[in-house]
Amino acid sequence: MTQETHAASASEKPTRVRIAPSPTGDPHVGTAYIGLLNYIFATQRDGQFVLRIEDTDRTRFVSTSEAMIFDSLRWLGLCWNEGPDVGGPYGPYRQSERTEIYREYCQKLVDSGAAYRAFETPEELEAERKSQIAAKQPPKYNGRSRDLSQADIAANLSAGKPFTIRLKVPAEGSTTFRDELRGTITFDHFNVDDQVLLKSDGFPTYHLANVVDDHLMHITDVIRAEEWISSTPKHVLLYQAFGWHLPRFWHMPLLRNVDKSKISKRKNPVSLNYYRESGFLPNAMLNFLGLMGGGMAQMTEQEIVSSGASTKESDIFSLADMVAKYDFNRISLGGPVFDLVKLKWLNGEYLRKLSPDEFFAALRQTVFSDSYLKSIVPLVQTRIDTLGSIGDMADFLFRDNVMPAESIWVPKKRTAEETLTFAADLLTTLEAAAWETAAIEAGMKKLGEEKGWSVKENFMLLRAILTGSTQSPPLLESLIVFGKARSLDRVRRFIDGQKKLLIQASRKP
RNA sequence: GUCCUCGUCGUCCAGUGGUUAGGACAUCGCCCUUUCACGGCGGUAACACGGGUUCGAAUCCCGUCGAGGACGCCA
Repeated sequence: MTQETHAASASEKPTRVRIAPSPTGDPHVGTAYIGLLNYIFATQRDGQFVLRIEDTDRTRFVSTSEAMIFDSLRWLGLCWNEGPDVGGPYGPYRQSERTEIYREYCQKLVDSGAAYRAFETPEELEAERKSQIAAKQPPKYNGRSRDLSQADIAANLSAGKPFTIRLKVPAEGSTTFRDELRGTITFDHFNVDDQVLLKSDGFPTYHLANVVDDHLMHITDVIRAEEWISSTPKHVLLYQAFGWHLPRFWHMPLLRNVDKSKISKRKNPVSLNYYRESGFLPNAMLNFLGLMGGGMAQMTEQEIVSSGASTKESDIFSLADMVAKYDFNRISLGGPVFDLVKLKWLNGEYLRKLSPDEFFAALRQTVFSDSYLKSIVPLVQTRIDTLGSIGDMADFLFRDNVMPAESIWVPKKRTAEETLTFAADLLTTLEAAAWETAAIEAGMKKLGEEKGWSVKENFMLLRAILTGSTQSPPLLESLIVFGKARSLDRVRRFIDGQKKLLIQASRKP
């Protein structure tokens, strides 16, 4: 049995799209990309752009994250019509405030037989998965709870066993759906797992929550990243189980690292905080993201001539230009590499177009803001003798490229290789730390003890990486002032840069 | 391992059966310039491979290869 479901003829309905970021850390450049696309799509159709916070994973929840997401999107100028902070007719827009709704709808699925209670523990499932992978089998839920008798279920429930609720994917047949950019995509049900819909803590998974919310919020077009394609059949089965119309699906290509893997913090700055604090202009960022995927028609030679623009101008456009001209059907599906070099060139173009007053204002809002300068005062006041020497002490806070010489960063009793290995651990530790001195210090000391690095070696290494020197204002306070996003980037770039140098050196005897 | 998606210069995009395969970034050279940058001019550089279809394939079809994604009580 093959089930094919077409999207509702939603053309008469007002366009409604959404982005659904998860508050698990710094606001992500991918969120900005998908946000931009959704914003353009909605604005072009006089539709509504909804911001929904997907905070159903309490283990990864970061309390400061939501505000940063709002802040970054506003910085970019991607304003939403409905959201947790501005309200709207289909709220609440924070999934943690909608748990009753999910429970109710999930119960309907259990009642209708479309879902069932599963009593395996996470440990059992993990063990199962490992053995499947070891046996080169595709990891899959074994379905042991699929056909539990009513008596077994009752017994488990009365024994107080925790349970999840899983989607009962039909054993036979396949599910076909339409992707607006790719056409028809079919998944055999053999390859669709019985997805957990409701976790044992009572929170829904993304799969349940996004389907329920998209329906309740009248979302007409789901524009999201390509990584969701393989779970779309589950979503389609859910829509069908509820008897709901499908939205249209537009899966956008994934932003990539230079090595073509999915963009990640290990290989690329992904925090919007980084771009903002480093002095990228929001318009340049939007312009660059708009270049990714190729939805903007490139000017023809004739257009360039008649508009009197130089050829490179065809790569330069505003958000308003994108709203006017962006064509979703033009999007090319190869994953675009997020090329920092071109972003910087674009940013430079925008910077040069600023009037001197505007340029000054931009400086004063970012790297020379009052708040930034004030935060530096306690670091330098006792350490300098003339105001004019502040640069001698604090230059690293105003620089982008800091690359210390090997003689500075390699401790006397260590090799460059083992130091880089330790630096990589340091990066992981810093990533995990709340950005305050006590937490960073505790994390670093713990790492040092584990790896047998003295406090001196440990802290001096980070000092060298951050400041380029063995002499500097207090390390922890400097990290705080410089900011988490930029500090992590500096460490990451240091490691990458030094690794490349080592490889080069080993090639030349 | 299984499934899904993708495949034009190093990178981002043009190109939808007939083009000297175009532009931008990067790179190289020249010019401008006290330096650097900006700016100007020019160069190197790509249709993954193999079969078809066709008078003619970057473009259509099939296969191979390669890349990526998914396979979580993450999103």
